[in-house]
Amino acid sequence: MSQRKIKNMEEFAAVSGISRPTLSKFFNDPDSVRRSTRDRIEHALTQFDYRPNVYAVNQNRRTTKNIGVVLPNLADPFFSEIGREVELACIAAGYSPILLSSHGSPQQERANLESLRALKPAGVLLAPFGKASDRKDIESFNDAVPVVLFDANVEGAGEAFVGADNFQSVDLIVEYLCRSGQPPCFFEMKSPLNPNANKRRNAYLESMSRHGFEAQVHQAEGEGWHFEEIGRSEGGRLLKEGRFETDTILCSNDRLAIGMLSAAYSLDIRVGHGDGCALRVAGHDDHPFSRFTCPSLTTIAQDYAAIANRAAHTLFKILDTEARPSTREETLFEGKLVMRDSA
Amino acid sequence: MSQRKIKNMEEFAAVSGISRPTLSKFFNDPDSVRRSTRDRIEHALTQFDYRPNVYAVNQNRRTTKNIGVVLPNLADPFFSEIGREVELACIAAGYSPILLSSHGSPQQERANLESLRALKPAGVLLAPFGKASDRKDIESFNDAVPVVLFDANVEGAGEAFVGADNFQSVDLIVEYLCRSGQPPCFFEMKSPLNPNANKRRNAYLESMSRHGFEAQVHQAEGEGWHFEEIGRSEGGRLLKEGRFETDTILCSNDRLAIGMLSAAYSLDIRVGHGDGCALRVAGHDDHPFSRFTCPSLTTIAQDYAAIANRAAHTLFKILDTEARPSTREETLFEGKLVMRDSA
DNA sequence: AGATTATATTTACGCGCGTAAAAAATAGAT
DNA sequence: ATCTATTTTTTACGCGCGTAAATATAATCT
Repeated sequence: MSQRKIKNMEEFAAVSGISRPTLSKFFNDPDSVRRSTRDRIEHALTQFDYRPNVYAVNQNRRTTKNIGVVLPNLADPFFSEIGREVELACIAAGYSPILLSSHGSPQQERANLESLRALKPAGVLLAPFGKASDRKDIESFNDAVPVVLFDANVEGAGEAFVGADNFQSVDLIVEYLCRSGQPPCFFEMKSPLNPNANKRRNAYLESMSRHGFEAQVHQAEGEGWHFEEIGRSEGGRLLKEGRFETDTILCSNDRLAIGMLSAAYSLDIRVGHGDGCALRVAGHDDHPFSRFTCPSLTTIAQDYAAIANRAAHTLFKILDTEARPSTREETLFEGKLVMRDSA
Repeated sequence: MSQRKIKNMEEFAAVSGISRPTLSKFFNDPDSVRRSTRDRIEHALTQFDYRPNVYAVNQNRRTTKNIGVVLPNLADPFFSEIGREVELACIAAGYSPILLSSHGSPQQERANLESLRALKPAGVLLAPFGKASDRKDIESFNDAVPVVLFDANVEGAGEAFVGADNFQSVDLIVEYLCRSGQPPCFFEMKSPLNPNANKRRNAYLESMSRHGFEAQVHQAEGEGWHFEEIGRSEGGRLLKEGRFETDTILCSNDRLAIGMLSAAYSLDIRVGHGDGCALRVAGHDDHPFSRFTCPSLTTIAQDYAAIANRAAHTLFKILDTEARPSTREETLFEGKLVMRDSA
């Protein structure tokens, strides 16, 4: 293979017998040259070790082939999974994804967008914090670069939004819980960062009233991203004090549910839908760990792959047509009920 | 603030009244210019919206300020945590980290190094798969760019290695388990990807013999990164068939232990060190979820932050002195016993 | 004040590649 | 074989910045 190290395109033109402008065309789009010359170039590439200098290439392009991918928190397996799907979609489409985590801090989200500016990305896929995000920042960034939001919506920001249909999914699990036992109360954080949390609460309230049951919402104190810890401490307190009116708890997300299960275990409360069980707990998201909780967690599976791919391809389409869409589309994917042992 | 958008350094030189070469010096190192001119430049920066073009800058630098960070699998919270620590250390030192996950595939690890080549990073922090990694690939990459390995060692590869002292940590937990109940058997994967797994098994064998107990190793079939699943299915099988000679199981890592706990729960085996408990389970790593398992997992805490920071600073030192170290240093950090409820 | 040293400016070239325009070569069709 | 459409080559310039050398200016010291 790589016999000689080639310094630049000029040199590669010399050894391959192809003119430099043609090589330049080839590297931008191999299909833009004649089949026979493409073959000659590709053959030369097996003989000589050369690849275009990324920095020189991007300096002269009006837009790079980079796509920024900004996630709220990579330490959350939910986001690392969806981030991976997005990454794969970008690579498959010939783009270079640049993955940035905001580490749970809206301030870092701003910083990430700021540093992306310097990289002149063709587009950005952003899973924002939601209302904690700096809307103006996203909008001003979006003026310069096409942005597609996913997972969490910031109304009106970005060219499009792709996410989960919380109303459908919450209704699905509420319906199941009502049908199979006592109607659920709802357990969530008091001041959730994520707009999905608000949608889920509203979906719960609406669904309960539609089914003719009285809704009960319990809100846990606590800030930040330690959902499991909050679920455990606050959930444990509520359990101990007997504050739940029903034996069925629907948690706003799986991570809270994991904490709740941990609390129930400590209190020797048997969770599940079988005989001898005193409590049912359900979650939302089908977190990678939810199948290994004790008992395994009944939850709603979001279609990670579908959301990630739709978001990516929505962006690709904008980049291909080089035109911002006139209307801001919102695409919601339905969740699926995953019945396990906890409810 | 940003009144006018400045196109390039030439233009910024015009509006700020500072010559372009001086500006260039400033952006490379603000301390390299006189205090008074630095103030003038920084004041001008508040008036005009300008920042150097990354691509043009990096084209002309022999080495960039980028540091590649390659992790085996970002979906594993262990790595996302340690990755974050490394990222922060890089930023604090004025470098730009570029985070790449190999998604559990050694092939992707090669691809990541390959794509890093094009980015001309100043250095790379690599958490390799270990023996599954392509040693020659790492070595040839290391010829061009300084590489510091962390977490998993590939003997002789890279300028240095920073990781956990498995012999110390395994001995610590074996000693505790022996002292507080029946001596443990060891549960691991049959063909582990990670060299730490082998070290831990050997450490277990050595420690057991030192304490005068007979060692028992159980190896689970199964490939890939679904450790919890493997721990559950194989662990469940062994439990059901009564194959463990002792009531104490030391798992090679927390993720296997999480699966084992899940299996025990399904089989109605009470885990813990209290009365009425039939099984003790311990892990290794202090996985972020290990405090929320049922029961919470007794394990060994690795000092993520210390390992990450030492790895980063070892690299920084090499970059500062611009000299590869003559001897390959291996730094090991001790683990701490985290006593929870499972053992 | 003058001498010395540190710092800034002027001038100019190079990095590796994109890209435009005109000329030359090739492929496909008649 | 000739014509035409397509592709490649030749030539040349520009991108934004690093950087070197010579010169000019400012700061520090005696």
